[in-house]
Amino acid sequence: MRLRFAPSPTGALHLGGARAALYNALLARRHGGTLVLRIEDTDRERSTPENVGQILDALRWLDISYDEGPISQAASAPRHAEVLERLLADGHAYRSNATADDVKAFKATHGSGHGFRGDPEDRGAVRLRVPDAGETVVHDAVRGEARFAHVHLDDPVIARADGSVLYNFAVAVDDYDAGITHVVRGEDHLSNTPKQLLVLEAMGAPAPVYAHLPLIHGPDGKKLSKRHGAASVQELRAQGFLPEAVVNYLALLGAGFDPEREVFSFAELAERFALENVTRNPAVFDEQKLRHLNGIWLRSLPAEELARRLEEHTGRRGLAGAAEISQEKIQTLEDFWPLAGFFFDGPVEDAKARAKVLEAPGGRERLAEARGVLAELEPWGTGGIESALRELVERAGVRPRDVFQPVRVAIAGTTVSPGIFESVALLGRDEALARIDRALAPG
RNA sequence: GCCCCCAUGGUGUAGCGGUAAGCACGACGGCCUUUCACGCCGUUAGCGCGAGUUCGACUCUCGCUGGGGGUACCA
Repeated sequence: MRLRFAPSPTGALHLGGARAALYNALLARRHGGTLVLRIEDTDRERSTPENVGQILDALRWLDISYDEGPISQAASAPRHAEVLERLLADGHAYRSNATADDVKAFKATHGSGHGFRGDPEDRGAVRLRVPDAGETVVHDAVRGEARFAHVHLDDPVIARADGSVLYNFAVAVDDYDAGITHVVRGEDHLSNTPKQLLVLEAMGAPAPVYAHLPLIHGPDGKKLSKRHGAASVQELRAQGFLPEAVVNYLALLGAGFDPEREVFSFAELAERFALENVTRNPAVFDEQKLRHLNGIWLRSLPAEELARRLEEHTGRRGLAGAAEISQEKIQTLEDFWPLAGFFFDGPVEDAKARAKVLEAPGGRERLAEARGVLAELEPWGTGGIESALRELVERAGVRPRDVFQPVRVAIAGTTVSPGIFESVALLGRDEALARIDRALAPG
């Protein structure tokens, strides 16, 4: 089994493309196949080294590895010319200067039931000759048969007048040359498949197994795009999602794996993946669900590993302690700084929190008392801090929150933070007392 | 316009002729609790419509409607 994945080199690895890559990788892993990565670069404008680099980087981040490639489509130009000549010579293709308008005019006079058929000319673009009768059937591993009657197909242009080839031609030739046996890609390619099949047939080449995956839509039902905020793997990464969660989510989005579970590693997904289980419905990208899964993966990370990823994500160092006590409170890497940034950057300015907690009746008194016990505490530690503060609660005859919240606001500036005992302990006695003093200071 | 694909709660899915239509996310309510989370409990909401086929349709067929994709000398 030889599979191939050919992302559009636009720079962003779209979620749909990422899922196609993932499914190809799962299949390759499951069946011991080979995954070939090809770069669609007949369009030189898009396939800049930067764009290709970004795609490769996103794939690497997802931990999707390929066995061969990336192979440049443009690199096989001589071979394309050779096949073109042969098709021209044996009458499977012909040259024509017909334009898109000519095709429209043809349809207008012949009716919609007739695909465009041009008259051979000495020069011009190369069109593939579609048989007048019959149909081309796409046998699709996920959706069955899709039949395309030839009378509805226009003779497709397979090469420009300047000799450069077009996608539908290049992809068919390249897949054949690369010995590709399975083509798993997005549904947007389904309608183009008969053209590719016709090229293969004209070449006398066998057809690979096709599988077209449903598209991924935005919340508005439209095709997912930048407008939706997170249309690419790179954006998800920037938003603090874990690659494990993205892989898990993308896999789940298009196929049922096990009704009893929903959290799967790449290896577990590979064990269960089957094209037959891929759904035919287009799916709507649901960031909420992704966040949910991300939270699960995030919490399953060893503390040191989470710290490492947070440091990489934020570009800050020394996050281990804060990471550990924040782990069960954050869903994405991005959630970390708003919650625990105060450890490093000082208390945030939150006038509302101050007013509500510190200026409330008894707020300052409790804080002052807490300062007193913390100053005396020996030794300094989470357990000791907890007993001391709880003892204070007891003594003052107030609710736990009446003591804890003022302390929280004093050290963090806000009413939300990791556990208060852990936070105070992590901050250290000097810094904790300093912050409390600052909060207590008038004005 | 023409061609192709798709259709289970707001979202993702399970279901493959007989079910009280299951699970998950979300939302809502509650418990837990030092905040926020986590965890736990409960509630909410679904088979697009119309004909068939059948003793019996979410499940099969056809039509309609709706959504999506394609229709480039783009990929």
